[in-house]
Amino acid sequence: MPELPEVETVKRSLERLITGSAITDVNVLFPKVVKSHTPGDFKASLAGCKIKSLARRGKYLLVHLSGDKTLVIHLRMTGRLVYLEEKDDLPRYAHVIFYLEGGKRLVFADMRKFGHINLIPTAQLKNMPELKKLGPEPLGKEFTVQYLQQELRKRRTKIKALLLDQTFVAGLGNIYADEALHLAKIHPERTAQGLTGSEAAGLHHAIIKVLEQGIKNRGTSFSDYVDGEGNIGTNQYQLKAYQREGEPCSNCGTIIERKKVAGRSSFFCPQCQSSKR
DNA sequence: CGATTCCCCTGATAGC
DNA sequence: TGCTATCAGGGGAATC
Repeated sequence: MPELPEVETVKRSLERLITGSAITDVNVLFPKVVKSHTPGDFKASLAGCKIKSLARRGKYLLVHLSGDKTLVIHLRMTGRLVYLEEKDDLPRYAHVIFYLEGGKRLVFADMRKFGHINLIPTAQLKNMPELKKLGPEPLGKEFTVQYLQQELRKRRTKIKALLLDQTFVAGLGNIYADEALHLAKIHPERTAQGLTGSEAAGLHHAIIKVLEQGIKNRGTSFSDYVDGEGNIGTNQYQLKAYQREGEPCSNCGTIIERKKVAGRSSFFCPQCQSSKR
């Protein structure tokens, strides 16, 4: 599933391919994907716009266009945004096709149809509810040990639930939340308030570490994720907990367990990540 | 405030 | 072989 490292990789891979290109036409094959416009209005609003730059906020990919408009794209679980050469076939589950100059295309495809696209005036980005609610970027300077400690103290919820809460910190999903907790040796069901100061500091470090490693490995490709050129990442080979139920922990050899926490499958080492302090 | 459940959607998997 | 029931999961909404 595309989380921060995957969206960042999509962004980086597309950047050099589509920046500067003009959108010549748009074809919306599955209208529900575009939340902000009808297919006709979407096409009319985009025709002639030039792709100025790409950005990312949490798990959102932002495509800044000429005319002070921005495409806000969320891939959710199985969404893909891929660049196609003229000769390339359309991928399965293609829902929106952006035709670019020179016969190139940018395609939004999504098997599960959970992903979505909004086109909004760039000036209104900061007022957009979905973006406005997001917590700090975990790789940004706002996400400090102090911020983490102070937020943990406020919350009675389980730490796993908090890591998945995008208003707390933006960009972690099930994979990197489990990896960060494993690296920090914290059980997913520990309460946020119950963590010690040094555990919070360790978790802060772990979150940054697993995300940076994910980006370095160009994302985790488990089921559907590929970058903007359709290439899979390699971070799935580096995971220590996620999807490793029944396998020995890389630290201590204890068998990794799986349990539903905060409504999501959680993978953890019952030895390293003790539920007690 | 926090916990839980439903919903969206469809491929994979298990059970018959 | 082929059908059907169940599950996974990001995130928002509704409910308790």
